[in-house]
Amino acid sequence: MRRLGTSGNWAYADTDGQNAGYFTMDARMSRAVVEVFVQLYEAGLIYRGKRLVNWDPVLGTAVSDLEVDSDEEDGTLWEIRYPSEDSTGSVVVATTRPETMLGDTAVAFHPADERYAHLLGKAAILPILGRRLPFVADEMVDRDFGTGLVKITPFHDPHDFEVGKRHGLPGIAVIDKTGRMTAEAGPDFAGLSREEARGKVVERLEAEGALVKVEDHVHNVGHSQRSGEPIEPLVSTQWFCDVSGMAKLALEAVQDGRLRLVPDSWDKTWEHWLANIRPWCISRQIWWGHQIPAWYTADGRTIVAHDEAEAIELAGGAAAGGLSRDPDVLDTWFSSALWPFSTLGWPEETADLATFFPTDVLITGFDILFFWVARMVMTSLHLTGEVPFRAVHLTGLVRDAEGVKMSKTKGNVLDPEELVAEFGADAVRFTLAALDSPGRDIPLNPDQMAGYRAFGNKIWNATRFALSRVGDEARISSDLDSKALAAPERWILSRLSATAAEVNAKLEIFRFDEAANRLYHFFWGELCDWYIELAKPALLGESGGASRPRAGDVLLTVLDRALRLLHPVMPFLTEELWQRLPGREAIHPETICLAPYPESMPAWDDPAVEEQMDALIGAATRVRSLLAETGRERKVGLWTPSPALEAFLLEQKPLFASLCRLERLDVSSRAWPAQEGGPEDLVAGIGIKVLGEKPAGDEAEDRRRAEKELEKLDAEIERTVHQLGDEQFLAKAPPPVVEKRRAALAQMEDRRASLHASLQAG
RNA sequence: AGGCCCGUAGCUCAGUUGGUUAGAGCGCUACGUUGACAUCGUAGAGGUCAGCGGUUCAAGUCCGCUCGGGCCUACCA
Repeated sequence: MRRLGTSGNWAYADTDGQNAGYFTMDARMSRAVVEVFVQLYEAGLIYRGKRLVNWDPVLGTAVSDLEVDSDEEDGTLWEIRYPSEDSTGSVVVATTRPETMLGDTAVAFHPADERYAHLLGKAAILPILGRRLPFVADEMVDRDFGTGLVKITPFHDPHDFEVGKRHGLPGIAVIDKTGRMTAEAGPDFAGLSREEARGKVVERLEAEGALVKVEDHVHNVGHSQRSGEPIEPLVSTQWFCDVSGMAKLALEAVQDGRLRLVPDSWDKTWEHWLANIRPWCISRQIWWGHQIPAWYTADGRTIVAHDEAEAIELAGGAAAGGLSRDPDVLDTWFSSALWPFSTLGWPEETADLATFFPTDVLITGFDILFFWVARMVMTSLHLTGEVPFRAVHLTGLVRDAEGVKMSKTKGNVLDPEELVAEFGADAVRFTLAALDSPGRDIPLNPDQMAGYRAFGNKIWNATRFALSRVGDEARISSDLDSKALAAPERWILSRLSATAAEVNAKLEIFRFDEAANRLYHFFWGELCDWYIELAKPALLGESGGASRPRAGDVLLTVLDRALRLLHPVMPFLTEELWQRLPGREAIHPETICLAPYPESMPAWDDPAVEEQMDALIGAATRVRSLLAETGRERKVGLWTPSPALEAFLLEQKPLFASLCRLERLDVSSRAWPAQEGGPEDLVAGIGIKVLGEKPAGDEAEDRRRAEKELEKLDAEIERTVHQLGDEQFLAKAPPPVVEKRRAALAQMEDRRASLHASLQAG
């Protein structure tokens, strides 16, 4: 993160004097964990109980619902016949896990299912083991699935566990914590693995003629996120946290706007998850982690305390004898959930907590929205009454150039350090910012990064050029009077102001991509491509530069602000260059990091000059294009009926000529007579005519080009004429829109006329 | 099963509250440059905005459906 230029308060992270930052097992963090545990326990929100949990037989621990990934698998559905107790008939039940039938204790049907109402009070007999299975009626059963009868295995299925509780059914554990069959499964099966038992049960059923049907069945199987093993639902004594109340608080915080999710398309997902949340299993049977602060007395009492001394005291002093501590540890996310305030010293009322809590924004990937973000929000609201941050900016996942998730096995992992080494931290940062558009993942493409590295070069070279040419007197100026400057200077200052306004607005709404792109286009497309070119005559003392006061000051001033605007995205390059700008000391004596972030400058906004300069830039672009297409001598005439525009063009004539490298440029208000063919094109009110001779030989190419353009033009004119003849359009569209169309039509017709003329002439 | 997102140029993506010849970067072609540019500049080719229907004077943009892709949550034994 340091190499990427993250502006963290690293010194703050060194408070333990070991340059280690915070570690979740530090005394300080552990203290918060214990405190929260004790508080929630005393409030009755943390409790210990025997429940059906997600058990990972490989790791030998319980895991939470979030740590179970369900994957679709091709499985088998077995239909099994269970005879009635009174041998008057039989019922057929279905299962995807035959081995669990050894733990069946009932058969259920829907209470409103008339097909089976008569079975109530009766029982079926479990094949193989001969156990008596009473029939129970429960709404959990889907009448339309299979036969409408469900075998109930309370200790190996979450739904069956609930049914069992409702009907007072016993549970029988036939699978143990290592995933092997228990003695309860019977001597034929005890000790077998789940898979072995499944095969043997099916074999036995077949032999007994109890197997009715075997069919392929696609279903979802829960796998442990950590080990990849199928999760075994097992009954086990664990610690749970009732988060329903906190979840409600977290839900409300988003609903009433105290917490903003960005983009807000996550709101519904947030609501859905929190509204349906279930108790969180927080104990783990692993040795790494925060040990649960609970002790057990010899006589079976449970004591929850901050430490052993307190536990002994609570247990009644030394008389209590040997206390044994619960060996379990907490889910790693339990301590992570406390992060926003535990790092700041909570439960003490520290100065840090007062200063930094709540924070402004959390930036993270959506993949840990529930694991981490939701839990931080829940614990903060419950324990401090405040949201931990006011906004959560959820980014996409960084993927490879093809959009494939990076993974070691696929070998498509891009190492940030290697990227930094190849492209520079600034280019890496810029790429990440530019690609971070809401609701999308981030495909990291080295080619694109190379493009942004080139942008860095561009910034470097532009600044270097400026420093070498502005002259010794030039300084960054905070009080430039735009009105006293020439048009190009007024234009770039106006554009700078608009850019600053836009970038600030985009940052405000977390659109880092749009902010970055806007800056890219300002710097390269407006500052480098146009302003620096426009400023060259003035800076180099060439013709056209005489009436250009303070051009050097303007260039430095624009660079200063452009670098400051870019600094959050490209910190290294901008700092390096900014340090060299004459006059930057007045903005900040030490570093660009601490210089104010530029905002719009209303005094520099100049729509009139922007309009004139847009016309000039548009005309210059078209002139270049016409010259490039036809290869004619670089002699051009410009014409405009507007006296103001004519005056402006006359003023900028040397500049225009240099921009297009013209040998000759005529500017007049004289329209070309029809017999001269009229202007070749009309751009922003400026008629353009190339006066140079055509080289011989490529008339055919000219004609082809003109015909192609004419074709497109005719279609567009027809469409526009039709539209302007539409009464509905004229009546309902806003007048400015209609006006714009009329103007566009007039221009297109002019263009068509000149194309016709040149075709005839040619 | 419910929900969310995406489908725009060869590739990766923008496209504000609907306003009319749809943009960028990279790639490609031509020309020019090496006196800011680890090249850069100028110009150019390239798109029936997944499809169908609807609302509207006007739809890439709003609504519905279909197809294709991704994800989240839950889960039928």
